[in-house]
Amino acid sequence: MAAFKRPGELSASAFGLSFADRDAGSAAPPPIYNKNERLALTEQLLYLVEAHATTVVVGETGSGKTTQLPQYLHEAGWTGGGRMVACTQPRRVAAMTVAARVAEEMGCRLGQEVGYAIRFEDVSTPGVTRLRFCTDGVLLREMMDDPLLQKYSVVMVDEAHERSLATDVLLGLLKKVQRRRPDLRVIISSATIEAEAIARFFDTSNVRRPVGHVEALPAEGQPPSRSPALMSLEGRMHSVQVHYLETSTSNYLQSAVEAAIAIHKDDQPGDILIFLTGQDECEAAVKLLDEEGRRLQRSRLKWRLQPVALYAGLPATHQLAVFEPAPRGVRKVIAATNIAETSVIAATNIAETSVTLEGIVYVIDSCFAKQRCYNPLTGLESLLIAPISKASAQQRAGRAGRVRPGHCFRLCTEDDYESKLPASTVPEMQRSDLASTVLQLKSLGIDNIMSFEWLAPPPAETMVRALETLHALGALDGDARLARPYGTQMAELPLDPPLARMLLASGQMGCTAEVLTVVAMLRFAVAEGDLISYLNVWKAWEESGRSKKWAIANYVMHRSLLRAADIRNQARLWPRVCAAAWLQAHLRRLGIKPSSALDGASAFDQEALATVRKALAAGLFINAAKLTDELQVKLSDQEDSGASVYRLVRSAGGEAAAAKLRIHHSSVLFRCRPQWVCFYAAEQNDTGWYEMRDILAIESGWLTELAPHMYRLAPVNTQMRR
DNA sequence: GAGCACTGC
Repeated sequence: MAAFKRPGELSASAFGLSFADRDAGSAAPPPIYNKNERLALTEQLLYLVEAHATTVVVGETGSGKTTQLPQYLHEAGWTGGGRMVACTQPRRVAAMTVAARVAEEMGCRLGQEVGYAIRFEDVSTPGVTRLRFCTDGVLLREMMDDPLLQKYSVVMVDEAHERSLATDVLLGLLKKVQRRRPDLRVIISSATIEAEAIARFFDTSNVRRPVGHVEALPAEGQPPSRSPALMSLEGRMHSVQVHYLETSTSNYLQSAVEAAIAIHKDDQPGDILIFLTGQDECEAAVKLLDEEGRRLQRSRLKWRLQPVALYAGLPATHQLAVFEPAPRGVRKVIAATNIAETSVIAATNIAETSVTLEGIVYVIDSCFAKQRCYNPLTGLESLLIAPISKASAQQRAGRAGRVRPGHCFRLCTEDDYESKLPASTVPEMQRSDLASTVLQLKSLGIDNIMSFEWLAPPPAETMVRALETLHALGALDGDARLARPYGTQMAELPLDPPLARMLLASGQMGCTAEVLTVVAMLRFAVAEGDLISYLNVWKAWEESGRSKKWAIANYVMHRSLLRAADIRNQARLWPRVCAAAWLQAHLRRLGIKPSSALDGASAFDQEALATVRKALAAGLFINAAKLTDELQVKLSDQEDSGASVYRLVRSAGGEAAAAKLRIHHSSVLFRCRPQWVCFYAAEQNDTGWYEMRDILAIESGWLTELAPHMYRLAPVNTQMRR
């Protein structure tokens, strides 16, 4: 393969690497769709928004689209007449930080003309706020009260190319809303790769026009064109030279470490970012680099190597440390998971600001990532290491070009890159459990789920499974319509349907306090330790005069509050406490009174405990499993043997029955081997076993009692079947 | 003995 070099740029061999060089494919400029070249960019955008119901904006990193576009719209009068401009983000921190920056640029106080809304928090003032930044999930929730989004004149969906579940649902709904509200303008910002597909999706004009066609302005009082406009904004990115392996590697971790060392030896300053798939790999890479670095130092290399790991599970303080610039004479090597792929990395646990990785000049890409897969036949999820998409690889490469021209080393051959990596990542919509999404759509009055227009239709099996799950939980009736009261109540609760169902059951069984705690633990235990949420609880407690009564009523531990008064860095312990108080408010709104089964009872009161367990089982009965006589066969010396085998109860045959389940090692029930269990989550690991997590031991009779529509006693033996 | 790509309401 011919090496291609630009003057002044180094080839891979300059780093002592046997990589094939190739000119920066990732830095190739996107196609320009702007037609009216005589108009300034601002005017051009405003023209398109005026003339088209939908405008797709291809904005490169650094184009300022997120912060600038809403301000242009504000200045142009789109926030007049009491209406607002919404700008949605896939992540909470992004919504907060972008709002803060725009408020600063506009010289107003956050929460006044410019505000934001995320879970737990609404920093906006009705009647005053004109630009509202929020997560796409928040806007979806808002649609339950305001299905046509009457409060907004424009909705801008940012980072649509990430194709998160919430973004895809929102785009489908926005298309629907546009039919009823021709005046609504939708702006979608996306990377090049997804832009045309999104534009085609929103095209409801019956005339086939080339993508990017520019319409004339509508006459006064007339609706805009229904064929979308497409426009690109150029960013400030440096070129990135891409290198491929000449022969493929069987150990990308080792290859990554070798590549990093080779770059380091070359002595060109600039930090290195390595993309790996998980925590283990990141830690292993750091260890190897550390050893290698010490060896190099002994050989008197003047640059010191400073390897650090970066993944979401890392304590907040460690995460923040990664962002500190390396001292002079030190080269940082960051071994990171996918967390480093998105443009902005958040350190929410510490501060409400986002941080970007600065100083990266070299990217080493394993070209793999862990991907969630959902199997609708078993209803179980698995996490598999899979090759990333080309779109994803380009995004990763782009991280090398922020400060100056950079290099990206892909740990695969160019042939493999071209032939084995898919063009784009399968949208989350097509590899997730959709029970929650279907419930949300049903509560928005979309009864015919199967004919909903999706940007990427999910597998039919997944839809059927979602309907079955919701029916089993009592959220849908026999005609798949929202059932009262469970369906409407479950839709109100911002939780997975099984968790919502157990909360509702706890109201009837008199143990909301205990179930609230369990749900908060399951859902928020490892979630972000958001300082602001913490402050909300703190403020409410202060306002109550630091009342112990308030703390008890809100399921906040009074002693923790007192301790927190002294110890600020305990904030990480807070989310679950916060979540319980927040869920309690939701229950109150549904008219469910607080109750407790264990209050006053001894901690070992079996009867009281059984009440709580039954309430939990009311949400989990779909995932019931029975102990079998089999013991896991010892397949190899390394493999753990002797683990008990469980089978799903819900299906007598087929794939679900074939699923081999075992209790996860971490479970306290691992050695107990209860006959009957329910579980909240099971994940397939690389040995093919599904490991049950968050397990509850149940009595067999509970299944027929709680879910007679799903389980009945088999006449011959005790085996349950649907 | 031992675990979790990344988000979100």
